[in-house]
Amino acid sequence: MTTTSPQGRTELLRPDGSPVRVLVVDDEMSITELLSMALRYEGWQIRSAGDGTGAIQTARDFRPDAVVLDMMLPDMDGLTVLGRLRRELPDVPVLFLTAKDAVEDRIAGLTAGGDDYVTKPFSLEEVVARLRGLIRRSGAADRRSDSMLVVGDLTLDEDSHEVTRAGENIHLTATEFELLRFLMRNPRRVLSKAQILDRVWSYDFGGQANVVELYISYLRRKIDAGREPMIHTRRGAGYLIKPAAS
Amino acid sequence: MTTTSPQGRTELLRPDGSPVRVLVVDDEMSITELLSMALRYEGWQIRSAGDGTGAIQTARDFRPDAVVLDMMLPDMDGLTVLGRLRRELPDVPVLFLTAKDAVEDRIAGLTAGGDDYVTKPFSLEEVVARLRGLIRRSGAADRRSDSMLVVGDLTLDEDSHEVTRAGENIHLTATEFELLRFLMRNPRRVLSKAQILDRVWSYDFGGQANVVELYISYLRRKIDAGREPMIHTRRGAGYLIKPAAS
DNA sequence: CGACAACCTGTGATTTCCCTGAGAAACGCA
DNA sequence: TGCGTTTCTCAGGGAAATCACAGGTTGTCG
Repeated sequence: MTTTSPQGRTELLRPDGSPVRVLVVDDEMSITELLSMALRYEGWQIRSAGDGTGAIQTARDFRPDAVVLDMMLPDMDGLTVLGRLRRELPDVPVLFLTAKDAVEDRIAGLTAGGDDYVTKPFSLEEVVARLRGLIRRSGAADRRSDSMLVVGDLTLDEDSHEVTRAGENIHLTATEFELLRFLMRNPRRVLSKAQILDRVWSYDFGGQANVVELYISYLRRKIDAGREPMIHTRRGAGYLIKPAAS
Repeated sequence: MTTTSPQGRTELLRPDGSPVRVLVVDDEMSITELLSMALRYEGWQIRSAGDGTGAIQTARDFRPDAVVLDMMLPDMDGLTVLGRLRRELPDVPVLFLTAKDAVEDRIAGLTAGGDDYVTKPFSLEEVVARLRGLIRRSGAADRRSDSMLVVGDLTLDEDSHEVTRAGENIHLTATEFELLRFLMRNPRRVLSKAQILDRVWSYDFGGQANVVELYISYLRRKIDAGREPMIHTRRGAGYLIKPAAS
């Protein structure tokens, strides 16, 4: 089921209306904290664990709908954790966290079963989007929730990554896509550059804040080009997206 | 829940009807005093602390609904305080205070969990508005409270920063917006130029007092232009806003 | 009714914020 | 490895916002 909160954000819920439960497993506290905060903000219920043993224990009584699992844990191998998790929760989808340079082929095999993975350092938009996808597809949440975001005549498909304006197909790069998704998931709301940076760029990004301006400019070129603009600047506050006709 | 006080101001309340509780943490006494005064005026219950240790202790038994936290504390790093706070109060939203020049300087990730920040020197109107936003979105206050201020045919949306009069969209600059918000949050009440200056301009503003007159004049041009005026001067006392038809 | 105080507002200087072109570096794929 | 694509830095230009100043207007009170 999806409901729309008073703030206009769409929340994933389980069939019985209770919040989705997610278990986060990582040995770096800063990562579990970051993820917990962000996922709680999605309206989900979060528990975290710092090693494999803790993960299995927590999984046993928390019965999460999804697990975020770092492949590098201090006490046991990622695959071992996965195996034991599967014994407890046969159908729960898992989102793997892996180092950028990790052996990709092993992961590729793992994701065959419907799981997914992101590489560190990740952006929160990416993690949240993939988790939403996993949960949606696993059937833990109501199937009717779909993957289309629509604002005015602008559409974005989270599954196929297809974006159209007025029926016309638009090609976006990965970063442009994530930025637009974030804007479209918060229509008519002013988002500050800091919020955008925190959400769309990876947590270790140390660069200039004006990348946001730059990518807003790219998006405008592709989405608003020659049309009634949908992306608006609120000087001194941030940016927002809204349907052209208003 | 929102109720309207005898003075006509709208207050945020917790679901059980008790006042919202806010913890203020800053090592400069003048700042905690300033904030405490202003936030108490909102009808909230305030406690303050001057360092990280005190903050954790106070948080433990005060159980605030929101925290205002200076990132520069004498005894420990802002992030450390944050981590310990989170252990005590996992879901409490935090409003960070940061120095203007320390900007960008690792505020990263902080707004991702729904938290927010303001830079010093701030205006009280800004702090109050952001705190209200955080509390509203955190669910500590009743979800029915929304982000719209309405006085007569004039509306102001705190999320989208949109202002309309008689359905017509009006563009305001950041300062104009904050001034109007302050007026609209105190309808039918005379606000002195000193009050307005203290509230809408940052606490270190050293300029001429007639900026208030100037910005009132700007607002009138945009809001009252050719219409029944809503902004009124009480000579020798201040200004007030009220619905046109009265 | 005159004088003073309070208030209003036009003008323009300064500052702040935002946009975008150009090119360097990193990445991805054949 | 080499080439096209993507990401990001840097810096200049330009527009918008803020504010000081000063002269004009309105209201108040003796």
